[in-house]
Amino acid sequence: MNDSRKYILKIAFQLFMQKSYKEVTLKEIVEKTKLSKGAFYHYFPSKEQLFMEVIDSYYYAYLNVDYLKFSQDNLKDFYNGILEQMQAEINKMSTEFQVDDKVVPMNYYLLIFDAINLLPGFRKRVIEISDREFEQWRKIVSTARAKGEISSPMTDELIAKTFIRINDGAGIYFILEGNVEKMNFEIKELWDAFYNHIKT
Amino acid sequence: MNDSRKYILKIAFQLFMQKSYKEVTLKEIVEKTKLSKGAFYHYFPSKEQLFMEVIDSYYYAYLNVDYLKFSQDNLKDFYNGILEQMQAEINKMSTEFQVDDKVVPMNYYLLIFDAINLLPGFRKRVIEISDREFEQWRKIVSTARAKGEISSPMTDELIAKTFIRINDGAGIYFILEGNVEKMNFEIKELWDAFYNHIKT
DNA sequence: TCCCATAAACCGAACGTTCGGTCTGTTATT
DNA sequence: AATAACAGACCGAACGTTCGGTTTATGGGA
Repeated sequence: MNDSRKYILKIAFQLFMQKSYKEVTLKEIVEKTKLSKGAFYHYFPSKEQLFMEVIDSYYYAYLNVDYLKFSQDNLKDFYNGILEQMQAEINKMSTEFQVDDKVVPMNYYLLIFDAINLLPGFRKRVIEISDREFEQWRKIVSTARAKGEISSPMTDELIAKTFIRINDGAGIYFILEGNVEKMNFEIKELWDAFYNHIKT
Repeated sequence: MNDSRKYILKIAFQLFMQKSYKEVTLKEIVEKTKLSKGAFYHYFPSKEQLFMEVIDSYYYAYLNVDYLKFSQDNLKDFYNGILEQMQAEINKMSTEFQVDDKVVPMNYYLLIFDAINLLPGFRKRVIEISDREFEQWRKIVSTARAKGEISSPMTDELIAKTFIRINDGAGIYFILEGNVEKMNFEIKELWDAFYNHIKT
């Protein structure tokens, strides 16, 4: 079946988050999947194609958040919704990506950097996703201000960016530290604190 | 002389910020430096040693900020000092690292990721540097509160972290976008805005 | 139930290429 | 003359990929 195919994708995803594209060898993929080179090339035409599919099935699937799922008229509910979803994804990955009691490093920036170098147009898509994220934040901030939930001399845009940059900043820090699980707790702390400053 | 040596280091630094360690080949280094393999191995015993020296002479030199240079009793002066230094470094790199009117990508996170994989103990040093950075922020925030410059329900620690995370978040965003030059402007905007909220 | 045809799943030796690194030789500098 | 600075032919290991072949699973005819 395509169990093997999916398994290759999963292992490859883990490896591409641990080391760069070039550092991940076919030998390693074959060993970790307990398959052979022949079996691998039965499912994928090339290592590069595998990488592209990893990006498609994992990066775009996990990080392409649908913001309409969250509250559209209350800022606090909105960001708590995001926090919940992030926590759910981290939990999912933590249980799924365990090898010998050790959670595999989840450095998705490594994945993104390689994708930018390998896939033409990828950077543009990342920027588009960021723009969409920003637009969603800006909208809910604007709504929250209109409804009297918040009041601040800051523009909507700056408030939105502050939330987003805190998120990304904590993200890259805990990736470097190697403790992605702690990430969400800090983001919540910082978001809550900032929210208290701008709430009416 | 060691002009060639320094030139190799410079070119290598640029390359290691553009692509991962494995993707940067000796062939490319030799071509870009207009030297030969013989010349390269006259100055460096190995590619790995070159990488280590790049880390030493660039990463530790540029990013290991001395916070005592900045104001120790006024928060706003403190962070404006940091902004000035960051701008100076960006300007320096922008003029120095130009090839055919194009500024070479300054993805220092790529450098850090490779260093973590290659150099044992590097992650710990990164964390130590982060901890020192945090401690400096915490101290100046504490002082600013004591002197009545700021007043906020937030703890010193959370205020310090907010400044830092905004910085890092903007950093990684503009690296992904490929516009490191715009970074500082946004950080200043966000820091100023946040500062206005906590200032007395 | 057994056999056989077909295809999917899988294997690993072998290939050409590229890698980091070595070695021998030449030129420039002091 | 001696040494530093460089050049480039050369090496073995490792890389991604190919390919001929084997095993396993499936289904229809007798």
